Amino acid sequence: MPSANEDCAPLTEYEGSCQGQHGAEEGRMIREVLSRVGDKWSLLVVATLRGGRLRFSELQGHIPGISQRMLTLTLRHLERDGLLSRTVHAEVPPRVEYELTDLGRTLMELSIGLGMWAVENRERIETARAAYDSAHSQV
Amino acid sequence: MPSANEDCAPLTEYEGSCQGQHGAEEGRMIREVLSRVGDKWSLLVVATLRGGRLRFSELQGHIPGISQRMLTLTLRHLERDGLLSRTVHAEVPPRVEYELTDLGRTLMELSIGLGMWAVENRERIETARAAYDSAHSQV
DNA sequence: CAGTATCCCGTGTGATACTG
DNA sequence: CAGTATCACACGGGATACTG
Repeated sequence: MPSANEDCAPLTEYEGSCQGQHGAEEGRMIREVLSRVGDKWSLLVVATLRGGRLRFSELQGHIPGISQRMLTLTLRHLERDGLLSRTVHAEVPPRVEYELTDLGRTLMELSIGLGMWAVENRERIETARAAYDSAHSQV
Repeated sequence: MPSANEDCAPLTEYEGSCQGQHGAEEGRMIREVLSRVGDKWSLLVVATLRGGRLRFSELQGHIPGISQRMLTLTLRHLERDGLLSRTVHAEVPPRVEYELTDLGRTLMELSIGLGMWAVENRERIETARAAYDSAHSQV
């Protein structure tokens, strides 16, 4: 059956093939989720928090290359979407801890899955990339 | 086993907790994969191809909002990484078909998972967002 | 039909400096 | 320690026009 898309799983079917109504909406929603989570740091933060709560500086230490600004922004976005909780301890010096919510943990599972996929298939991708490049760099 | 970072899964552990060596490299790799796949359209294209091969115009029809330019670029990138194959049929008018490779199918599974997550948790996210906004929009 | 080629703009990101 | 504030810039991505 090399023809296509007849099973109508209610996910990324874009108008036409099946009921043909909600498709576009779901596509937009998926893009929204990817915008939230598909940025440069979100999944990394979520994955880093999989072991439990961490404070700001610990997160920064565990994610090499992230700037203070981007860590702050990423954490705020994830908090806004209910993916992690932010706890400020009334101390001096201040201590702030971040922890995944239940919702965040479900996403974390997926991000771990993506990460494992990346680890497992890095070589295949690099090989394919090299093959493609050499095939297309014809003089 | 939702305790802390002691299991040392070889994924997003960034130097320190475990062996403490390869962490940064893997973090970079995950970011690379996310850059490849976490852009605005890649996962959507991959998910759209889950039912079998489709031609250029069919893809464009199934993914509302994507421009010709972005579809082309996305397809080229995915092809370069060995996630899909491109077949040009020597006909007039030209017909070009795209199909997931085995590697692409493994990623497709994950993207479907992300999509389902998005569908299932849209409301929770919107609720959390509204709550956060009202709590932070101090009068 | 299936692309390329340009132009252009928004915004995501980094660097740096400052604060409660 | 855990942030804000500001500037500056690259780049992703949309619109449009053209082509084999």
